[in-house]
Order: sequence, then C-alpha cells, then structure tokens
Amino acid sequence: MSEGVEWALHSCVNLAWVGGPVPAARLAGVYDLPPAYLNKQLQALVRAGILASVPGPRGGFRLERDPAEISLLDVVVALEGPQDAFRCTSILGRGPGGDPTVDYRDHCAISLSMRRAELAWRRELAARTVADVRRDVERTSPDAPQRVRTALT
Amino acid sequence: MSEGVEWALHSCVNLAWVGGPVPAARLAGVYDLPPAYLNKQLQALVRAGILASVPGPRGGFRLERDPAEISLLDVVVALEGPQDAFRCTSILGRGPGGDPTVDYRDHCAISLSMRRAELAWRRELAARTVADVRRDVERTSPDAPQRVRTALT
DNA sequence: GCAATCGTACTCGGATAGTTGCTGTCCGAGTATTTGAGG
DNA sequence: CCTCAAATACTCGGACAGCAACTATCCGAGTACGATTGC
Repeated sequence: MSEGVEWALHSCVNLAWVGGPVPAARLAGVYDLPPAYLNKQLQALVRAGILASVPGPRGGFRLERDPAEISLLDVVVALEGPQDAFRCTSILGRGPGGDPTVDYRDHCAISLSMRRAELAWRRELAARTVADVRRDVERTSPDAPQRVRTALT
Repeated sequence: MSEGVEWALHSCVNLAWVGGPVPAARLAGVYDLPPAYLNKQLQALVRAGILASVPGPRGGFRLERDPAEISLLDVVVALEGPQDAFRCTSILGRGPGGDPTVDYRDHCAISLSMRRAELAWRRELAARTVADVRRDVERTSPDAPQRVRTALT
C-alpha cells in the first residue's frame, strides 16, 4: 500500500482541528514531508470529494464533508483505487473444463474466499471515521489539537 | 498484491488432489502460466514449509503438510511477507510534541485502526484452509478433481 | 480622500524524471533412471 | 543371469534482464491581496 495513505490520514485528522483552508506546504511541514508529493495525494482526495481546494493566497485544502462522514475506507479508496488487493484473473478459464469467456470472480472458490477476507477489511475501515480518530487522539493526548493548530497557523 | 498468490493457491489445491510430486512445468501447463516464474513462487512456499521439493527425474513439488493445516494466510504470508500492507512510519515522532525515538505503531490511533482492519483480514484468511477450498470445489463441480489429475499426469 | 487599476505574491494543478519492487527468463547443481559392459 | 558403473535426462535453485508503479520534483494557470495612480 502506498505510503501516501498514512500522510493523507494524518492530514485529514489535522484538518479536522482547524477551520479554514491550509496550504499543502504547511501540512507537510508538520511532519517534514515532501510538500509537492503530499499535494499530489491531497489532489486525489479532492477528486474523491473528501477535501476541497481553494487556490490563491489564503487558500489551501479544507475538509469538504463532516469528519463523521469521512471513513478511513474513503481515504484509502481515494488513493489506492476501488479494486481489491487480490485480483482474480480467472485462470480457471484456461484450465481443463474451463470456459475462457466466463468471469470466474463470482464462481472460483479461491476468489470468493479472498473477497470475503477483503470484505471484512473494508467493513472495519468503513466503520471508522476521521471523527472517531480525532476523538481518540483528544482523549489520549488532550493538548495535541492545540499543538497542531499552532503548527498549522 | 502479487499475482503469483493466485497461481500458488490454485496450485496448492491442485496438489491436494494428487499424491506424488508434480513438476512446476506441469503445474504451469494447466493454466498456461510461465513455468519458470511459477517455479519461483513455489520455491517460496518450500522455504515456508508449505511444500516440499524433490529434485531429479520423477521429482517436483508436493504438499509438505496436511491440506487442513495449510491456511490461505500461510500461502499469502509465504509470498508477500509478514509485514502489513499499511506501514506506519511513525511520522508523529517528527511532529509537534513527538518523540523521534518512540515507535508509534502501538500508540498512533491511525496505526491502530489500520491494524485492526488488517487483523480482521488475516483472521478470515487464517480460518480458511486448502482443505476447505478443495471440499467446496468438489461440491460445486464433482468432476474437477479427475480433470485436474488427468492434466497433471 | 477615494476609487479604480495595475502589479505582485501565493496557491493549486498537471506534466516531468528517478527508484523500488514485481514480472519474466535463463542457465547451472544435483539426482534418479537407464544403459552398457564385465564377471 | 546378475552386478556395478558410467552416461543421460530431468528437476529444482538461484542469478540475470524488462517493465510498471510508487516516489519525488518542477513549472505554469489562476486568484486574492496590496500598492499605485488618477480623479
């Protein structure tokens, strides 16, 4: 999985602590990340409708939706794409008694088992939102929000 | 995820239908796969203790353990490695109020959420064995074992 | 003094190289079989 | 006919290219702010 997922998730939580738009360069400065590359990841989140971008001075990125409506799965899918990690290429169609024209993703027992596992993974990620993470962090270290706001201002 | 995982899983199920060792070239011929590359994947399964290799004429690969003792997770881990797909690089340690010497994999709320999801994925894969898949296939298409044995002999 | 206009600085956005890991291939080490000769 | 040994063919195993994707960077389009000039 791309390393940008980690950066994007932390940036979303940080953005949930400030109101207005924050430039990508400042978001990157918090963790000493490559500014232009983080910008690229945030662009993908904009295309997915998670963030909104504001050009020009006083511009930057801000959350487009309520943090409680942004699941971790949304962020992962925005960056990694909707396809599963395990890709069934229907090799059964090239085997004995197989039909090359059939899509075996819904028939192959192996494909179904792998899909069931990925479904469990997606279910866990879909059940956890940016708001949940923010709440957990605020409970663990109550002074984190203020520190982040200071670093982002 | 590597495409070789699919090949390895199908090959393990096929090996569960025959007794003796089968050369990699013949296993690859069933689905028209690159023989040498499949050989590479099977070598990894040997290193993991899932398969056993027999050199020389009449040699090949055979299952080292009972099919009921080989989970899908075992095969995936043997090929992809034990590390998680989401890798926490502890960027919190480079942020405000962070300690660069601390490993945040057990403290960062984001890392914990991602790990919980991967744990659910691993649990599903660990609960499903090669024997389970073989049984499912035999129920769906009872003549598959004979077809595979013919293709492998 | 006030307003309109021009210039400037700052931001995102997409286009452009570098690097790692997956994909595919090839040849050598080792072994069981086969073949031949010798007893 | 039986035994032994050498040749042979077949297998795995690791070392060697090719390619796609991730990583990283740079420059241009567009915008808001501020300075400047004219009224």
